[in-house]
Amino acid sequence: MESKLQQNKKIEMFYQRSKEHGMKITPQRTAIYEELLKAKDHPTADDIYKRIVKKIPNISFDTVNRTLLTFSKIGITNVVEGYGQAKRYDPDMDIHHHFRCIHCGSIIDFHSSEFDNITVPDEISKQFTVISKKVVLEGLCSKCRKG
Amino acid sequence: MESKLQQNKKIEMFYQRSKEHGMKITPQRTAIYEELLKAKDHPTADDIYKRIVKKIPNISFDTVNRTLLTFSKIGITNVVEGYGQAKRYDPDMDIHHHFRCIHCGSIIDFHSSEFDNITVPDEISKQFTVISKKVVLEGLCSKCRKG
DNA sequence: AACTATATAGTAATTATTCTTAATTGTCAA
DNA sequence: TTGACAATTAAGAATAATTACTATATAGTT
Ligand SMILES: [Mn+2]
Ligand SMILES: [Mn+2]
Ligand SMILES: [Zn+2]
Ligand SMILES: [Zn+2]
Repeated sequence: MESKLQQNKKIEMFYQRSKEHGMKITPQRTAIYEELLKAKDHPTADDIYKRIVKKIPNISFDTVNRTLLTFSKIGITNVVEGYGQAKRYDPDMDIHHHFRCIHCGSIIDFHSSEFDNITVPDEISKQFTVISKKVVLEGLCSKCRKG
Repeated sequence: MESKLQQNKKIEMFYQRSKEHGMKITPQRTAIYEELLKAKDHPTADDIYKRIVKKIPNISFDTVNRTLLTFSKIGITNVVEGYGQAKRYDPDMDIHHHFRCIHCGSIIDFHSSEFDNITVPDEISKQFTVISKKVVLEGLCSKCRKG
């Protein structure tokens, strides 16, 4: 459970980041941010839209979608696995790991026996059936960190 | 570089899996599989389609797309992070990890100091700027493993 | 209160995926 | 080797997801 204090701290952070990036604080943005903070289910833009339209009936989906993208861009929220682009296939079925460039989207294989051998926490293996485990690193590839 | 021997072994595996699942070996499927094996770039269905249409000019995108989905389903290939569904947002910016159910798509948070402290291989940190690192476990959630 | 850059709603366009249908083809048993 | 037949295909239509456009409205400043 999250305390009211921590919640307020996050709202503060949201105001701060917005100012830093010259973004205006609008009722829509505030509502979207608050709705997002409440979510524990890694919602889609459409999920957030459906929740928020009950309070702000004439808000547009585009505003929600654009705002969430903006939040991700300025580091207020993250996009989790599931990036909303086309599916990408990997013919290499051997255990390996990925580095993903957040700028150009390229996915680069690498191998690491340390990563291969991580042990799944009991908390997870008791509740769920784990079929695969992998480490995903994200950042900028060599090409993109120049630009 | 991959040896011709390993390549053939994979083709054998492909025939085997296809038979096991009562799937017919068609020229289209074989071509798609061979094209996929060549790819080192985690291609999209459209990428594969564009490469293959040069050899089989009247193949349809749907066949390529459907075939790749089938391959994933029977464990001939994998879909990598970025599953081609809607983007999903995560307001929790603290370091944590995810379990993702391959059946219902739910993403469940978990914490692990072991996972937080994995060290990025030099090979990667020298070439790239790593911004985030996380472990992604996949499998069946408690609800889905019943069904 | 007026100004102005940014944001918004509403809509259109684009991209990605899946479905429908009729024709074709791979597999297997005779 | 030859049908029978179920699986697969191409083509186009439909749906889902995302992004773009534009005229109007507003937050933040002066
Ligand atoms: Mn890979
Ligand atoms: Mn999370
Ligand atoms: Zn890059
Ligand atoms: Zn599930």
